[in-house]
Amino acid sequence: MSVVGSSSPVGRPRAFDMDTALEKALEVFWRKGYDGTSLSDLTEAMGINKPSLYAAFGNKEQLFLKAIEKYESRPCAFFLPALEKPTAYEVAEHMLYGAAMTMADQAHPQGCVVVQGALSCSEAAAAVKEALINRRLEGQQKLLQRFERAKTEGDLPASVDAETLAQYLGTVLQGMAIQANNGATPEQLRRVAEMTLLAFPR
Amino acid sequence: MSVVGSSSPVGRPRAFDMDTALEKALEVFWRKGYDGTSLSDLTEAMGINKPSLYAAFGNKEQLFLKAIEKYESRPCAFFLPALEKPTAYEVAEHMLYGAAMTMADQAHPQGCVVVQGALSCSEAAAAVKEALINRRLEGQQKLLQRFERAKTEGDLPASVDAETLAQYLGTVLQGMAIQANNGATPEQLRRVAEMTLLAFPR
DNA sequence: CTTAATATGTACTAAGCGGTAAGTAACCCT
DNA sequence: AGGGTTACTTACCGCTTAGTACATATTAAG
Repeated sequence: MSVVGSSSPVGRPRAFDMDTALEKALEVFWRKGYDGTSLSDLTEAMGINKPSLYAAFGNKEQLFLKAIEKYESRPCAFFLPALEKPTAYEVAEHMLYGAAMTMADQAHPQGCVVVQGALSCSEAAAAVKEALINRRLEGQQKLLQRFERAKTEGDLPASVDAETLAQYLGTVLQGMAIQANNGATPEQLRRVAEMTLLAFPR
Repeated sequence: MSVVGSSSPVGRPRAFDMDTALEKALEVFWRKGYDGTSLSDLTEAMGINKPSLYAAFGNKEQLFLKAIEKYESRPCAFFLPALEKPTAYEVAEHMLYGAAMTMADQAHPQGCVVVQGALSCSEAAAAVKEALINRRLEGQQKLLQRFERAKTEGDLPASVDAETLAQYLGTVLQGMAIQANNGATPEQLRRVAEMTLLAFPR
């Protein structure tokens, strides 16, 4: 058996960079949603032809899912680090301020592709919709687990309902995505974040 | 000049009820979004053929806008009455609890069609998207005016930033729409509403 | 220099899209 | 009964959609 070296694969080398092409695809999906994005939109933005897209990424659905992974590792990179802050309050603080900065950033489409990529959609997008719902629920689940840990560690009162707290935070974060689509500025979202923290038990 | 009587219009009478057909259209748009809804989806749900649809409602875009008006007068009917509660706190309270009840109601699609009807969408839906953004901003504007009135009436401290308060409330309401799409129950949303009110100045 | 393997551009497919033309059916008024 | 008006059904339009067949181009290995 031979070891596949990533340095010199056989055959004609790919003429485009998969990673930057994926970033371009992400930006289109983010702005137009799954249903609103056509293959022509994608190939134009990625600078490749359809057969190259299909050979490299499978099909439209698989390309979308790969774009979502890229989104979570890059534009939405504030989420996981925030979970590791020392107290529950600081977790919420960093997450809200990170969202306020990111979602209204003019350097890319506004809002959050996990929220708006396939919210209401055709039956053709049903699988994608499910995948996004699961991502949102997973994020909230991570918050819940973090808050339960905080209760055992004592920086969150034992009387607090961690599930409601996680859901409240998830609600505000997702609402901020809509606000960003409405044209809210980072400063406006930051003030919303401040007010949100007023309801946070300490 | 003759007065047009609504009792006996000339010509063959319409074989379907425009109002119930519009409700059916609303339900489809609500569930699938503007881009995700096809004319076949609409005609099937409304029980009419395409020429009837076009004769009665104009085209897909105009039908959508009429469906939104119906939405605001019926399923989303909690909004305007809530504004007339005697104090700012009660306004927020009724609005949040109304949203919690409505958005997760299993009797119709979950969430809010004004939020999810055309959030990320194709260029063909750009006008619809703009219209929905304006509806959301108008709702928030009404909240803002109500809170400013509350400051003059004394049931809201003069130190409060009414704009941020209105935006905070709008954020939570729109976030609840996403939560409903995630499968949240009315009870869960009600608990989120309770926690939201903890940040509300009294 | 050939062979195997992969990527490329061009051109195509079947199906679905939003929207409409044309003929017929049903109603009111004279 | 006939004319005017409106709504109905059927069949169609041009265009776009997601996805692919095929021939050609580019590489590494033998």
